[in-house]
Amino acid sequence: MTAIRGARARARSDITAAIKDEARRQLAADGAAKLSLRAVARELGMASSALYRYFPSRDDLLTALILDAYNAIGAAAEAADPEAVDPGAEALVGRWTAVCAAVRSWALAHPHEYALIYGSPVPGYHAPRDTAAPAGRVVFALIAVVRDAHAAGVLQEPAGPLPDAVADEARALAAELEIELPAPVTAALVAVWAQLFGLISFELFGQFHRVIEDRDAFFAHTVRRLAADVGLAAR
Amino acid sequence: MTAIRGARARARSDITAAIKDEARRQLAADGAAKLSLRAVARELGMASSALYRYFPSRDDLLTALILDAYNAIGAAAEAADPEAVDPGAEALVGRWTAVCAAVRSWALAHPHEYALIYGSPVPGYHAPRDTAAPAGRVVFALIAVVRDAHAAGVLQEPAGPLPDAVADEARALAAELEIELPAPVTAALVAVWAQLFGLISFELFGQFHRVIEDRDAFFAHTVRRLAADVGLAAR
DNA sequence: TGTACATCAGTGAACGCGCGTTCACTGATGTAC
DNA sequence: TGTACATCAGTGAACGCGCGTTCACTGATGTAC
Repeated sequence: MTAIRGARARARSDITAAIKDEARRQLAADGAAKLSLRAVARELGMASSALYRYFPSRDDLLTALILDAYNAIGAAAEAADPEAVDPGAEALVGRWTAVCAAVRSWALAHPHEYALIYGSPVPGYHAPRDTAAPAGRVVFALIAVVRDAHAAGVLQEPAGPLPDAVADEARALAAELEIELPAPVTAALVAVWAQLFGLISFELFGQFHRVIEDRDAFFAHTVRRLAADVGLAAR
Repeated sequence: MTAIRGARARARSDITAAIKDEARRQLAADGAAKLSLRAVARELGMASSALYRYFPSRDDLLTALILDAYNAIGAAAEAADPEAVDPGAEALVGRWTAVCAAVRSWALAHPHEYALIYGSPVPGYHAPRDTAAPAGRVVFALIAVVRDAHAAGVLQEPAGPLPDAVADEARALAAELEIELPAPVTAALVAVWAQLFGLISFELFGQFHRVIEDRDAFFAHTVRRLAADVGLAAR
């Protein structure tokens, strides 16, 4: 019984996966705006109406792809972090740069999926609520490194003034995420998080064309400076 | 004669402008992917085929909008910089933050035009070659501040190691742009440039939703730190 | 200044296309007794 | 174990839509003599 039931369920999830795979393939070819249920069905050799057994609408298929993309880039970031490593300052910088490099590598390997989640919002599409957790995986991987540094006492709190408004925000955010970090560090983390994706987006979206050629070296160097910004190493 | 000829030419440029205005309006409403020549013509009360007297194809209209957007955000950046101001370090930081704030303001006021130039590339559309100059106006406004600081001798060269590959890139870039700045500064400038747009894109594309509430304060503070990264002020 | 001609803006119909979604249906797979 | 019934995947035709682009055309605006 459960075996038979399982067979049907398995077939269902197989086909769901096949649909998403084909959709991803078309995403990579033409971008999100051109993703079409009919084209996916055509390629899969089924009637376009059959897809409605699996996704109630095109938007739901897009949502599934978005969630998958967040989870994939998040998993890549997490997998790059060895975590349990000696807590020396240099080792922590190594973890940091490894996570950043993994995020960039995933982005370069999946440009359209990256654009789907970090590029301009898809017109007419509105993301559902439950994106937060998968979307947070990358930044949590970054936070983990900084938190470990703080726990090990090797974190160099960023100097310089911190306006009250920003300090308040930082404290509220740290409380909400249940992380214990000094406010200047939290503020710097958020900034650096956005800046990391700024670097990746510029590279991916063509702004570095004819500006930076050796992008690996530039990225590696800049990410080291971001580590310093967040207190992982002295300047 | 020239007056009459001028009349026709003026009518032509008036209508060209009206087409672009309406296209911008639709861009703001639905995003670039949904921009449609037919809809623009409809709203303007003319036959859709009439637009082909002004733009040979939809792509050419998009190209015009892209160039306009680059020029508009560039002009906003330039206008925000008082330039001739006393060359004290604090005044230079003021110029820097003013330029950054102007860029952000323009982006917040024109989100879809911003997405057009700094978001994911429009599928199926390929930008022409001659985008470089308008696209460079913002970064040149940033460069101008740093260059003045350097000329005034108040620039604090970023410390820390600079890998050879990055230093070479920085020197080549500075030569190409005909700016005289130390390699570490040039490298930092490029990074900070990308990071600035990372901040703006995250804010605009919704990544700061439920993360940062007082975005004015956060931006102002972070931009001050970027100024420091580039050597405009001590840390 | 007046006239013949060329240029140009704008029209409206048409071509050919692909899209998302609905609906009544068929037949196979699973379920309850 | 066998049978009657319910569930579900998948079909194919259809609806209604909007799109970019072309083309032969009409009239008005400008130009040359």
